[in-house]
Amino acid sequence: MDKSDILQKYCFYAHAPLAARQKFDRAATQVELNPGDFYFHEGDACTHVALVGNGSIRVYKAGESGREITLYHVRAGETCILTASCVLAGMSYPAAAVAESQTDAVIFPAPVFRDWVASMATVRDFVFQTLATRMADLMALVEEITFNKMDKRLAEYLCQRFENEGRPITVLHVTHEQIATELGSAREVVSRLLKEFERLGAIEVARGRIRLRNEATLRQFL
Amino acid sequence: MDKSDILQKYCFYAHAPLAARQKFDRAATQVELNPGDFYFHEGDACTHVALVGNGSIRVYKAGESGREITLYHVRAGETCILTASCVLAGMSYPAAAVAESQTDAVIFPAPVFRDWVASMATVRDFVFQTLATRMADLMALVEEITFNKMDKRLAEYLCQRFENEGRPITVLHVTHEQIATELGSAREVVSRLLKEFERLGAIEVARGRIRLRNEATLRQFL
DNA sequence: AATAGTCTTGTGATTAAGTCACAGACCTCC
DNA sequence: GGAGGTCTGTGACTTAATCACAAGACTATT
Repeated sequence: MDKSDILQKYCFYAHAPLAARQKFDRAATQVELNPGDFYFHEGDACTHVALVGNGSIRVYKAGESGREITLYHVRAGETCILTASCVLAGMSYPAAAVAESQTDAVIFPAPVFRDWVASMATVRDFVFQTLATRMADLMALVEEITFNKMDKRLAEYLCQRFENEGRPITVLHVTHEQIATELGSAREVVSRLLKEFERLGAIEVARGRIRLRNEATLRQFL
Repeated sequence: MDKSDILQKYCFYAHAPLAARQKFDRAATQVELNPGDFYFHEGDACTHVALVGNGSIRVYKAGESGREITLYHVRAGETCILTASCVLAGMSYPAAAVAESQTDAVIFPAPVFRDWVASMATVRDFVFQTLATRMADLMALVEEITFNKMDKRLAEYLCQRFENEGRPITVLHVTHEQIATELGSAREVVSRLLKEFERLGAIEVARGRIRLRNEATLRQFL
């Protein structure tokens, strides 16, 4: 996957006149991340903006106890808007980001990006759109953490994963630990709840694998 | 407090040439909110952007159980960036906002504001600055909720309130209930912790009032 | 195929938080 | 000085997080 393949996924690029597209191409640097590679650490200065073309990046906060919570994922066609907002406000990253899978992306230097936001309405709209969405997502996350019980949150997570963005699947390859870091909980808590779901016949758990048995039962927790 | 007094608190206005200032003045509508007045409800469509000149607005999420959690406060010289981000992205409010005290503000119609963000670098920078800050605040909030215990969070809250933005005070007028909605906890939990702090000699609690007795003791929880 | 070593899951005990159901205490306003 | 509202206190119970291990499952190696 090369630079323009990646950029092609972004409307402000795809619909831009040729001259503008060439400008983007020239400024873009392609990067490739392997699973586990950090895209940035908390507190890093912000020098680039990234557009993801492929794969997935997990943006998260880590507590001193070793627990973590995922804030959101950046997937194909999305910007890590955190980088954008930091670039535009000149602040350092308030969270960390690691690649979850093999990821292709392009990055732009901060000044170039700032310039485009100033001069191109399409880029600006794209940025505002994503910023507002992430902001709303974060608020929803706060709400979720504060008011919902773990069983409900876990069931929600599982349903979403089984749904797989419209292409339903019945088996997840994920460990209890991974789920815990996703939800900001502890592994033991997740294990016990999964066991409970299994007891009710909703799922079937095995090492590193969860199979959906009865979606309706699972949905009763929502 | 009239329109230009309020606008004067914003750098993009204060440093603007006369012609631009007059343009702002013409587009601005002054609004006044009494304590308890809603500025907007969750789900409301977003038609205006507000700049606060005086007083304070609380932006919060409410759970079905009746519990609430404050996301942030908008005080003098700040924008309710949520309105701005919603205006710019064309979405509805993901939270609710209510005046905590007598509040003076000016509002601009969405299209006018969008236009300014497009045409004036100063306004745009201001918006990005605030958006990025709020975003970082929200992430910090998620971290706080997820990893910190209530006693620490409560102590933090109290210290901040006693500090009073540089002008320290020793008495707070606040109910346990209000603190609970601020922290997203339950009143009973706050009451018990306050009692514990009192037992240790850090504070003295009375109906609707908390007096600081020994800051060092309180700070041991941080 | 036995072994060692890591990764993953299970379990019990303890503490922290949230929930529920009341009981008083305090305050304000007739 | 009652009446009614607003605050706070308390006990019992449930849910989560934490801690300390035990045990199972998979991998690589010999």
